Amino acid sequence: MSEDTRAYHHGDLRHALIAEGLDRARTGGPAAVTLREVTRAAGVSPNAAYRHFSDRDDLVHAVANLAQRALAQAIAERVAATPADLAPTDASIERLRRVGLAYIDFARAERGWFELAFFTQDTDATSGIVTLDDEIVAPFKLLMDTLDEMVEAGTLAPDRRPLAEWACWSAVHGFADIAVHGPVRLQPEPVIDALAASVVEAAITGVRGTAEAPVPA
Amino acid sequence: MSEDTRAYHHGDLRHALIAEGLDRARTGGPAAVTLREVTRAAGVSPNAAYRHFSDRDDLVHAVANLAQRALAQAIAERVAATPADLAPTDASIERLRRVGLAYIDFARAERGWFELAFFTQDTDATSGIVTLDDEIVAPFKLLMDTLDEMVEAGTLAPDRRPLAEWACWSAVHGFADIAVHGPVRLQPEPVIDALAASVVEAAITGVRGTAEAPVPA
DNA sequence: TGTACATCAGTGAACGCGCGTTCACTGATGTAC
DNA sequence: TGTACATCAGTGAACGCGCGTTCACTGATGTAC
Repeated sequence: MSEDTRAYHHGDLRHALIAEGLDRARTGGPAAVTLREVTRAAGVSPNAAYRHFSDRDDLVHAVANLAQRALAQAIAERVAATPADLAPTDASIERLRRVGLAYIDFARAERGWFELAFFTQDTDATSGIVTLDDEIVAPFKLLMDTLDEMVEAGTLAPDRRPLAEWACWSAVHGFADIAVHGPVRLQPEPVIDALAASVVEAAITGVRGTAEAPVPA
Repeated sequence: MSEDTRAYHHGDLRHALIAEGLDRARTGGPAAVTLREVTRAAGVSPNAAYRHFSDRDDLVHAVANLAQRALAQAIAERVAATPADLAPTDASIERLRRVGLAYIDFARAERGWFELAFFTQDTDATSGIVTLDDEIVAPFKLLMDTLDEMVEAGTLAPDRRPLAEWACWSAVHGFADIAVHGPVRLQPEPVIDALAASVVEAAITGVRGTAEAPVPA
């Protein structure tokens, strides 16, 4: 990955640097994405990066963008794998469950990318007050869609739909953070699995307003 | 705070350094607690710190400890202010609500301390596998007690009690993180208040298993 | 009550580190005629 | 088809920064006799 010796004109240094950044971030998180590390890994002088990024922050954002897409993909794949033989009501809830578990498992498996994906949103304050829609991000969109589908399937009352995304995201993000940086990180994997399942179940109950299984129409 | 000129023998440099660290952390979080900054603020040479702390990490932990206590106190105060005229059932739920809102509001009001308080738990992996009880921390204990009291008051079914703390902490911690570092931080304060209330309500419903108000005994 | 001396709590200078960024530059590329 | 030249994409050296930490030191303190 680091010894493409097409000499001088590299060909596609921009993407090479992003790829190296992704590689560093994977284990080291946002802090590991430094201009010097990344250019060194690409076999190029440090300032070469300035041909392709305005500064370090610009590079970090580009890398974070990919981390966010990786998260979105992990969620999408898990949702897509929902068994096809479920009743529509059950399926709509199962999809929400999968969104949550995929988010948590991504954080656990790809801690550095998870940090980076969340971190990005931190420095987006471009133009004063923004509506949330301005920074809607792929993983969040998947959550929104899943909740909307629950309303259609009749497993989430329309009057409970507003703000449900925040309750879901909070629960799942909070657990991810606790599992990655908090005390839970010291627990054995199966214990963490069990806690994650429990947290997700509580979140689902919380937004639906009941722990009862849905009655099929 | 920084010009105690009791010359040379400072008197209580250890606590002075911790106090300065707390001051720096308040706005800058863990990263702002540097030996050089803190000693500079105390009017002392950088290496003087090594008389009282084994290294930087040692100092950071000492400071983080106080941040954690500040969080615990904020929660305790808010819980203590629960109106006395509530029915015991309502009061037990109201207390849980207050634990959650206090946690979130502390994070919003004291962002740096919040980061530090959570951060500490990160580097406590002293002796291999530890039981959770080993690192039980004041704010978490308050949550546990509150949930136990709900069981006693009959507002939380005993079979729903196990693991309830994780669902609560996750929801509230996740929202705090989103409100402090995530997209929600860009919203006006009253909007954040409303979202926080909604998230806490969902968390309570989630652990109780129902959105119904309790029936008094 | 006075003094010798061990201990304690600081000083001041320096170390090496890795970082982002800027400077003046040069070698490679591609385009116009 | 060949050549002049502008442009592009790199190089190499250096800058200043703040950090944690170590070294050999010295001034203040308190205790034993």
